[in-house]
Amino acid sequence: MSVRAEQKLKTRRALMDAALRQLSADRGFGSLSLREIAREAGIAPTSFYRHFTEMDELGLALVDEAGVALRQLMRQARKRIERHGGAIDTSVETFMEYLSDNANLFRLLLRERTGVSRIFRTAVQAEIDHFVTELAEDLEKFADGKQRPLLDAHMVAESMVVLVFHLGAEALDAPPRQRNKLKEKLKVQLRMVLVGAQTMAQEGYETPD
Amino acid sequence: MSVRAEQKLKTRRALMDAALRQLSADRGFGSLSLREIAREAGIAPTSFYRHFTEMDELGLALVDEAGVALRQLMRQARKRIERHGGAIDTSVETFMEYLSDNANLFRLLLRERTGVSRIFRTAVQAEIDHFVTELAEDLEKFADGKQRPLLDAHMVAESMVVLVFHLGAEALDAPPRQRNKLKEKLKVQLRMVLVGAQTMAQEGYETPD
DNA sequence: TGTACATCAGTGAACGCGCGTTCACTGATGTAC
DNA sequence: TGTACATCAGTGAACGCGCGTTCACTGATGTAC
Repeated sequence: MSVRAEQKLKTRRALMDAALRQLSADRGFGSLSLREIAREAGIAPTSFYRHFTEMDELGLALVDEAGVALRQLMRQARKRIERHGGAIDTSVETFMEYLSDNANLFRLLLRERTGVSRIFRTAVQAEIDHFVTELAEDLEKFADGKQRPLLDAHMVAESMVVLVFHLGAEALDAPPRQRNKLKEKLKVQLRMVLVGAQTMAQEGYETPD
Repeated sequence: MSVRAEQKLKTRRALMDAALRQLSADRGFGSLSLREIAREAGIAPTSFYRHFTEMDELGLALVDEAGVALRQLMRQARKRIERHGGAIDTSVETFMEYLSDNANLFRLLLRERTGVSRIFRTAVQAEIDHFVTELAEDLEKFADGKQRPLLDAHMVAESMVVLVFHLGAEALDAPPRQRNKLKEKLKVQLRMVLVGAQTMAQEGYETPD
């Protein structure tokens, strides 16, 4: 890659990092200004346009990164479960690690999922839908393996992801010493959903349609 | 009440209504400007200060109203359940009615729950915590009445509220003809949580602590 | 390898805009006597 | 009931500010020969 192209990538990266750095419990993406990000990245405001046509484009690039991280998370969780079992506990542990390591990326995802910009909501929803679908597949396999049928794996996966993401948001704002409590709460909540779906399948409940 | 005081209340109301009117899928409270709200309410920007010291104060007044509506909702749901039973189905039906009738008030609650302003998050969380606690009490009574013990009613209530609010957000953005589907989905999800908590209580699972 | 030209990331000045907030005011409503 | 004064919701002009965006530019890097 040419020197020029390398430098350009570096600046682009600096812009994305600057934006991420500014995200916090009290700053949403929508409150960041182009000038602020450029300042923070050490370039002139006008140079921003060499990399993105507008702030939203930068935001979508970040959502994309968050999606990549989500998929990494899932792969790692699977690997660990294969080796040590304990599907729910292991998944929750892995999730919380990922959360701590990518706090601001996750903040973006959580915020923009119900945020103000349609484009962002759609992009985030796409990442989450993908996550839900993969989780549903895992749940199916798990049910077959354990011979414990499950009512509507996709719906179970949806509930779980809602609970996981909600708790993730709580954990991000909570002091670290409370995170363990939250983690344990999440494990019980997920188990409730799973056990409920198993019991209902066993009792022959029909999903309405 | 004096003519003057009445007129003042009317203007205050006009400001709050103007703010509510501007809220939508694409406009969060944070994107509203004082000048815009004043314009929309038909007064000079400077008059705004006769009623609120800043926009946040107006926002908190709206959160308060949303809280009142939540408590009304709960009372109505209880009344209906007493008469017709079907706790989950009736609650969901009542919730969806309330949601349609107070769309923008609910939007505010949903948005600001994970929003950018700490003050708002705290205020909304207080309303929701109150809601959760009341629901937990109802679940206890219900469990006693039906002789079906429940694992950790408060945690069950939390899960349910998370699912209900998440689905509420989805429903607000969805075309009305999809709302029925969402409603049915929510009913199944809540039932999963409930059945799971019952099964786990029955099987003697212990909440970690 | 050297030269002449093209590309293009980054720049700094300038613009118009809507914003929140201050200030001294007006005039209708309220109150004291 | 009438009068004189106080209150205070609403006003319009003015302010300084940070914003996004445009423009013509510079000078290092890249390319063709």
